[in-house]
Parts: sequence; structure tokens; C-alpha cells
Amino acid sequence: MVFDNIKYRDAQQIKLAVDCIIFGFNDNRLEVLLIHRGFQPEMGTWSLIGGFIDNDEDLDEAANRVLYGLSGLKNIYMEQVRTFGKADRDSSGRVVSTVYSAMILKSEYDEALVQKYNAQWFPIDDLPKLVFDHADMVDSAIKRLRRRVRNYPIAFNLLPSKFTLPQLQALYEGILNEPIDKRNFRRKVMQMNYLVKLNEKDMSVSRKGAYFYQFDEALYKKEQNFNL
Amino acid sequence: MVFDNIKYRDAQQIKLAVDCIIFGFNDNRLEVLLIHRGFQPEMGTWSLIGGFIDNDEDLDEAANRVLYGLSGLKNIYMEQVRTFGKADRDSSGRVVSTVYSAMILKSEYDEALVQKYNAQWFPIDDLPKLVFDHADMVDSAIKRLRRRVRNYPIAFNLLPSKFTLPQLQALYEGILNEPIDKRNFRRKVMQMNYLVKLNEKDMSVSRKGAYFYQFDEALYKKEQNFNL
DNA sequence: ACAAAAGTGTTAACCGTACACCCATGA
DNA sequence: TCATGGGTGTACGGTTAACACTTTTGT
Repeated sequence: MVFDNIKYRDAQQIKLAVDCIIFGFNDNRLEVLLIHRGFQPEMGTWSLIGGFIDNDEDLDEAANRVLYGLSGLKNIYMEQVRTFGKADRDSSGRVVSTVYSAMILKSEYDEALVQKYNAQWFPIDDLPKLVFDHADMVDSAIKRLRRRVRNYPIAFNLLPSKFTLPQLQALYEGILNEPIDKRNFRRKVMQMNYLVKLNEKDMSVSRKGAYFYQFDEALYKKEQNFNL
Repeated sequence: MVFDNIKYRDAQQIKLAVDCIIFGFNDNRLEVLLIHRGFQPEMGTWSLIGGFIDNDEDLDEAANRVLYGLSGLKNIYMEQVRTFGKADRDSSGRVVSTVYSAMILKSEYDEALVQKYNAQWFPIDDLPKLVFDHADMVDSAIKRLRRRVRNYPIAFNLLPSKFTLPQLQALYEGILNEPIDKRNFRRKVMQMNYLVKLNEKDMSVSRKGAYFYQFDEALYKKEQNFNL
């Protein structure tokens, strides 16, 4: 940052915002949390969870504050996706917005909260019309997610801490939107020693039952050999 | 973007800026273009090429305008890296900055312009102390570059349109900071039909001479099978 | 003739991918 | 006993990685 053009410091009329993209997984599909705007502009449409930044807070903090304020979600680890800065992207004025995204366990986000905040989950391939450039933002976040999910053990955030391999596979198929070979998938998972098999089965889906697994963060840190 | 917290729209005192990271290649090393600050704050230190955004311009446009204004470089294709938004990142006030980066052919950036703008090239592993969080920005851009250079034919921007394979290999070694096996490297390059061999040799380096190659954008678009 | 850089092939290990049947259980 | 989803192994092809000598030419 250079202050040559210092005149802009006072003249600048640009507002800075954050938008949060929260992914969930349900019914074998990847979903996004949207809120129904009960306020202007664009009242009555769907949008991401967004708001302006405070003067004295980090951009990351702003994302968390806004997320909490508009959805009740807290302690969610979000990562920056990218910043959208077209001059005409927001019809109500000049707003530049940095997009953050996170994955959460849908079942831990209370249905009552969803209602309270006029929020709703939508499968990513069945989104309603979104305000401004929010559809581009979602696209961007999905692309990033698809890239990252192959190289980092982040998708576990979308599952309960105990999960079965069929669940995990369905999750990957849902995120990547492509079928995966069961045996190849399982072989790769077996090589990850930080995915520990429990002596406990999920009997709720099949008669045979599927073993639960757990992701061990500490073990992962030693290996860091994730790829799916 | 949501306007629930509309009070911030008027209260917000945050300035939005862009910082540009221009990579060049010289003497087998990757370099970054920095400018010497002849103005406050932090006068006399080195910094990236940065400035504030205008009210009515796209963020991308701002990056190009600022780059031109402070370096004379134009028509450079820059890509967004990420946005830096710590509340205390800029000691002179609240500034959030989006980083852009590009690669250029150093020899086409006139030495006279470099001088005129108080600019200077620095090898990435021998940077001077940088103002604010600009060192983090450079780190971030280098990491991104190293990732992208393996999957997209972008490094050619750092070479003349005609280049030899030894040059190309040295470039990759410089960017990735690791030695590469000559035979394996060349085999991969040979598979890329859009790298066309010319009937012309560079006799300026060795007695034997090395054949020139050229990157054919149109051919690449058909194949898109880049990986090095 | 020699120095200096350009150019060339082969092999082994590894990884990705395709593919089909048996197992355990509750109803 | 049967229907349902869980669990298992192997073979092939492609990719990566390691490795050393010959060619060309100006001096």
C-alpha cells in the first residue's frame, strides 16, 4: 500500500463487506445455507450471509461476527475464498465483498435457529435466484472446495465425529458430483492411519452395519499424506 | 451482502486498496518488483506497488490503474491472490488490501522506467525489509505461483516468446526452487504439442546452440494438458 | 583436442483404475 | 431364505523418478 494518491483516502465512498458461504451435507447432497431477506434492498430474495465490516476488526473477525449475527452460528472456522469487486456488483451502492466459507455439520445447527433467522438450506444444484453476484460467489466457493477436499482432510467437518466409510464415500461423491469406486476409495482411506476404526457399528442404515471411523487430528499432523 | 447493519454504511472508515506483485526472472532467479517510498508514511522503505481504489472502478481495474501509475507498466494481466484485512496491518490507518500478481518479461520493462519510478527488482530470497505486511503478501503470491505453474502454462510470461528448453528448465527450477531432471523435464515438454520447436538456435549461450521453442496459445486451448 | 552446454532412452517403482463376488444381519 | 447394504483383492496401464553417455561447435 502506497499513499501517493492520498486524495482518495478521503474521497473513497466504497463500503467493505463480507459474505459467508456455509456448506452442509444432507441426503447425499451438498447444501448451502441462505437467508431470506426481510429487509431492503432486494427484500424478499435469497442471499448469502453478509454484512459490513467494523472499523476496528480484522476481516476474518468480521466474517465471524456477521455469521453469528445473521445465523447464530459461532466458532466456525471459515477460510477466505476471494474478493468480489466489480463496481456494479451491488445495485444499492458501491460495495466490495470478501467471501468466506466453511463446512458444518448440518444436524448441529439447530432447526429452531434456522427458522429464527429465516435461513434455509439449499442443495447446490438447486439454488433459488440469488441477489447480486452471490451465485458467482457460490460457484467460486464450490470450485475451491472441490480442489481442497482432495488434498486436505477438511470434509470431515461435514460429518459427525464418528462416521462410516459408506457415509464418507457418499460425501465425496456429493461434493465432487461423480461416482467413486468403492474398493479404490476404501484402499486409500485405509492408508490414512489417522482415520481410526472403532469397535462399533452404525446399525441404523443396513442390517449388516458399518464400522464407525474417527478422524484423529493429532495423528494426521504427523503424516499429512492426505489424498482422495 | 446484507444490509441489516446499515448503520455501518455511514460509519465505516475503512479504506480499500490494491497491492501488485510483479514477478520477473533474471539470472536464474525469480524476482519481485518493489518501489522505494519517497513519501509518507514509511518514507524511505521498500513496498509493493499499491494504492487506493476509485469509487467507480472495478477492483481489477484499480489494480491496473495503480500499477500503471506507479510503475508505468500497462496491459499486464494480473490475477487476484487474496485480501489482507488485519485491523492493524497498516500503521497509518485502517486499510484493507487486495493483492494482485502478474509475471512479466523483465527485459521488456524498460530500465529507464524502473529508474523513473524508483523501482527495483529483488530476488525473492533476498528481499529488503518491506513495509506493513507486504512480506506476507509476497509469500502468499509465491505459494500461489508455485502451485499454478505446475498446472497452467503461465510461466511463459516470464520468458521471451522464443525460448530454449534449458531456459525453460532453469525458469522452473528458479520458481520451484528445486533441481529438475533434464531428461524427464524434456520428455514432458515434448508431449505438449503446443510448444513448437523452431528451426532456429540460440547461439548466445553455448557453442552447440539450443533450439528455440514457442508457446502456441491456440493449440494449447485444444489440448489443455499441461503439467510439469 | 578439449571444454561446455545440448540432447537423448531405459528401467523399476509407484499409483490410478477397472472390475465381481461373498458376508452379515434383520425381517 | 432373502433382500440389503458392507466389505474385500487383483491385474493392467500409465506416470514418475532415477540414472550416464554422445553430440556439436568455437576456441
